[in-house]
Amino acid sequence: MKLYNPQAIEKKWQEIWDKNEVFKADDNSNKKKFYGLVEFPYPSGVGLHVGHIRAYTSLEVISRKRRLEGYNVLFPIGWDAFGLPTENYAMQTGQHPRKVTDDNIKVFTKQLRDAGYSFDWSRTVDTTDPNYYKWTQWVFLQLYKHGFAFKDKSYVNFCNSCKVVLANEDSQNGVCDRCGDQVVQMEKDVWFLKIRDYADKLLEGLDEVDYLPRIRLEQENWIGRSYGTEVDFKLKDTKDNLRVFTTRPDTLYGVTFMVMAPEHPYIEKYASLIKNLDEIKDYQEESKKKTEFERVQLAKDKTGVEIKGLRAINPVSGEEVPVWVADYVMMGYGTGAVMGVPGHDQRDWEFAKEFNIPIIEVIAGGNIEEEAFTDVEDGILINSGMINGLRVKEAIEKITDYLEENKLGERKTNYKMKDWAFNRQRYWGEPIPIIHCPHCGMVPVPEEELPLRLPDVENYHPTDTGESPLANILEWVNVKCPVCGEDAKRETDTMPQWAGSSWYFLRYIDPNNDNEIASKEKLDYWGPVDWYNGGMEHVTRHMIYSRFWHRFLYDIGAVPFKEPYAKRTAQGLILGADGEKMSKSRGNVVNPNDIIDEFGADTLRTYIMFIGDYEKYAIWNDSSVKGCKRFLDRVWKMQEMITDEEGYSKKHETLMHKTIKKVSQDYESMKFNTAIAAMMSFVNEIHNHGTITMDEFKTFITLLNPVAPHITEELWQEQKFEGMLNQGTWPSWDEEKTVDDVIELPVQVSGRVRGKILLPKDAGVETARKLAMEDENISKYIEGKETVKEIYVPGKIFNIVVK
RNA sequence: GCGGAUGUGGCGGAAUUGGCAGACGCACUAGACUUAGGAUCUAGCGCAUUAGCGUGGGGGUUCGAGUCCCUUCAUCCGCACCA
Repeated sequence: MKLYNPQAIEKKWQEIWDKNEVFKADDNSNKKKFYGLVEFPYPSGVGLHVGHIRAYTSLEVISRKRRLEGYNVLFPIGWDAFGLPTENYAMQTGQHPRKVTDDNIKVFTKQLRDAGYSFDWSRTVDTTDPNYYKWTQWVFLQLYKHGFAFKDKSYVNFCNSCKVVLANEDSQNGVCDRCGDQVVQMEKDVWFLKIRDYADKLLEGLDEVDYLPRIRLEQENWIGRSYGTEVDFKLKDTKDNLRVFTTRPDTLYGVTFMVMAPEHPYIEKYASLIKNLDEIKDYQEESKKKTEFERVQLAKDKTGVEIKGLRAINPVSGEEVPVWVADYVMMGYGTGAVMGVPGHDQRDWEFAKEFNIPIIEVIAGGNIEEEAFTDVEDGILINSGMINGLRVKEAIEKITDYLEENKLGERKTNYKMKDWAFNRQRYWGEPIPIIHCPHCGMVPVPEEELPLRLPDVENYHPTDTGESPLANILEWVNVKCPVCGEDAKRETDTMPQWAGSSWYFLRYIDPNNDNEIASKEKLDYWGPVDWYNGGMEHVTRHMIYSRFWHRFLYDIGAVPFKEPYAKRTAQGLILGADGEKMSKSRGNVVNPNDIIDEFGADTLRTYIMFIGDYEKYAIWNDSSVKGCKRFLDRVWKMQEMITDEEGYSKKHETLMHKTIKKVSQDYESMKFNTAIAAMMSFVNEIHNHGTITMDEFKTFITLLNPVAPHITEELWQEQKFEGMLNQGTWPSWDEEKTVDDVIELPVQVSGRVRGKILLPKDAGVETARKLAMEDENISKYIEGKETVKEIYVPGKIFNIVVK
C-alpha cells in the first residue's frame, strides 16, 4: 500500500479536475439545476482567512453532493474588489489600485484552488472589471430613470480621517467602520436610492423564501415597519399645522406638550415669532455637535428648551400646549416632531419630570407618579372625551376614524429603514454615470456609452472638502452635455461597495454577455439561487440592498423571478485559540495555507466542518486538527481491509444503512459535525472488525467525498472503480434496514436503570417481563415487592414500578 | 430598555413526538511495539466510589426531565430616545 501523501494527491487531483472541467456548469442541460452561492470575497492584502474556509466548505459539500445526486450544479466564485482598503494601500505604496487588486486576486485564487473547491472558475466575475461594472452602472441608470435615485442635501456621517461620507450602516456607534475614528455630521449633496419605497415588498417577499428564522427577524427589525397615525396640531398664530406621528392616538387627550427635533424647519420658518430665539439657536448648535452616538448615549438625561412664542392646539380637546425643542426627537423618523404624552410614554415621562410639565392620566391601571403606564392590553381610557371607557385598541380605531373624517389626521405607516445613501467621495468605485449640465440639469450618460470607465489618476487622495479624487482630473470631468452639447461636468462621486455585490449572483449566470445582464433563457433556467450561505453580518445590509435591486429589476422586467435567494443560511464565526476574534494584533490568526501545507486540504476541510455546531461560533484548536488527520489516515488504511465479498456484509448491513441515512440528512441540515462523527464511528467499527467489503468501501468513500474530495478520489482510483468518484452516484438507504433486528433495551425499576436485556425489536411486554426477571441485577430490585405499574415502550424502555 | 439565542466532563461538542446523559474528537493515564516517540496499536477516562450524586441555580409536572412548566442567574448576538 502506498503511503497517504496529501500534498501530492491533492495537487494531482486538482489538476485533473481542472483539465477535465468536471465542475463546469452546463447551460444546455436537461438535468435538474442547483445553484449554490457563497458570498464572494473581498480580495484583501492579508489573504484567505479560516472564516472563508468555514463559509465556503458548507456549500462546497452540498454542491458536491448534488452533483453525485445527478444535478447540474452552478457553484461560482468571484471578487468583490472595489473598496477602501485597496485604495488606501495603493495610496501608501504608490501602486495603482488595479495592480493591487490583481495581485490580491492571484493570491486568493491560488488559496481557494489549494483548498480543492469545486468552483466553476470559468464564470469568475470581478466587480472592478469594466465589463462587469458596465452593468452595475446600467442598473443605476434604470433606477435613476424610474425615479428611484435622486440627489439631495442632507446631513451625513463624515469621517475626517478617511475623508468620506459614510452610510449609517458604515458608522455604527458613531465611529467609522474602516478606521475607527469619530464620525461627524456634515451637510453635503448626497445621492439616495429610494429603498424605503420597497419596504413593504421586501417584507412581503420574506414569505416566499426559506431563511433561517433569526435572519428573517433581523431583516424585519431592520426595515422596522410600524403602523400609526399622523395628527395635525394647529400652530397658534400661524396658518400651519404641526404634524406628528404616533402609534398611540388613543392618548391624544393626555398630551401636555409638543416636541420638535432641533433640525425641524419650523424653527427657521417661524423665527420671527420665537421670543427666545438665541437660546434655541444655542441648543441647535449644541445638538449638531453631538453625534448620533452621543445622542443615544446620553439618552437618560433629557435636554430641551421651550420655544417661547409657539403654542400648539390639541385637535380633539382644543387645549393649548407648549412647544419644545429637544434632541430626543429625530428628524429622520416620522415627521420630526412628536406629541408629548408623559403619562403613557416613558421618554415623555422623563422629559416632563425633568422640566416640571404636567402629567395627565388617560389610561387607568398604572401609577403615573412612578413611571409611564404603557400597557396596551388591559388599559381602559379615562379623561378622554369621546373615547372614555374604551379599551386601548378600540380607542385607537375610534379616534383615528374621527381624525380622518374631520381631516385632522390620517393613518400612516412608518419605517426605521432610511433611504440608501449611495455615493462615496472615493476613486476606487464605480463612477456614477451622470452628467451635470448647466442648461439641462442632471443628464444620464447614454447607455451605449457604458461602461463609464475610471480614468487613470496620479493621486488617489480625496480633496480636503471631501470631494472625490476624480474631481481633479479635468479632462475626464469636463464633457459635452449629451442632450444640448454645451459644456458640462461629470458626477465625480463613485458608488459604495454594496453596489457591485447587489447583483453579482445574476452575472454568474451569464458572465460574458455584452448585451444584457444575463440572457432570459439562462435566467429562466438557473434562477433563483437555491441556497445562499454567508455571514450574519451581511444579512441586513448586503442582503436587503441586493433584494431591493433584484426586486426592482423584476418590476421593470429585467429578471424573471421575484426573490433572488430561495434559501439563506449563515455560519458562525471562527475564534482564535484564545477564544477571541482572530486579529493580527492579538497574534491568534490561523492561516489556512499553513494547515494545508502541514496536513493537507482534506484535513483542513474535515476539521472546519467537524469543529462544532455550524451556526455557532467555534474556537480553533490545533490538536483537534491532528485528530482529523488521524481519521483520514485510518480511512486510508481501510484499503488493506477490503475483502473480495460483494454487497454489504450481514454484520454491517444495518450500520451501513444507518450511516448513509445519518450522513445524507446531516449534510442537508448543515450538521456537518455529527455527519463526520458518524463516519468516524463507521471507520472505528471497520478497524475493530478487521474487514470491509468492496461495496461498503465504495459507499463509504462516496459519503466522505464532499468533505474530503482528494483522498476519496485517490482511493476510488486505487480500487479501480469505474471513472472518477466526482461523477459517481450518491448512495441511498433502505429505511427498514436502518433498524437492528435484536435490540438492547434498558430496564428500569421505579425509574432507575437497573439492567439491560436483549430482545427482538418487535417483542411484546410478556417477553420483556420474562427476560427482565431472568436478569439477577434486575430481579433483585423487584423480589418481595408489589408491582404497581409497567411501562413498556418498544425499542425505547421498559420501566417496572414497584412498591 | 426591547427582541433573539445559549448555558451539559479538563476542553470542543452529541443526545426532540419526554425514554440508557456525555456519541465523536481533543487532552490525559497505563500498557504494547520501539534506539527514540509529538508515529501506531490496546485498555481506561463525569464526580464519588458502598448500593450515591450529576446537564447554570431554585421549584414543579411525570413511572421517567438536558428535553415540558414556573422562577432566577450568567453569557453572547441583533436593534435601540423609532414616538
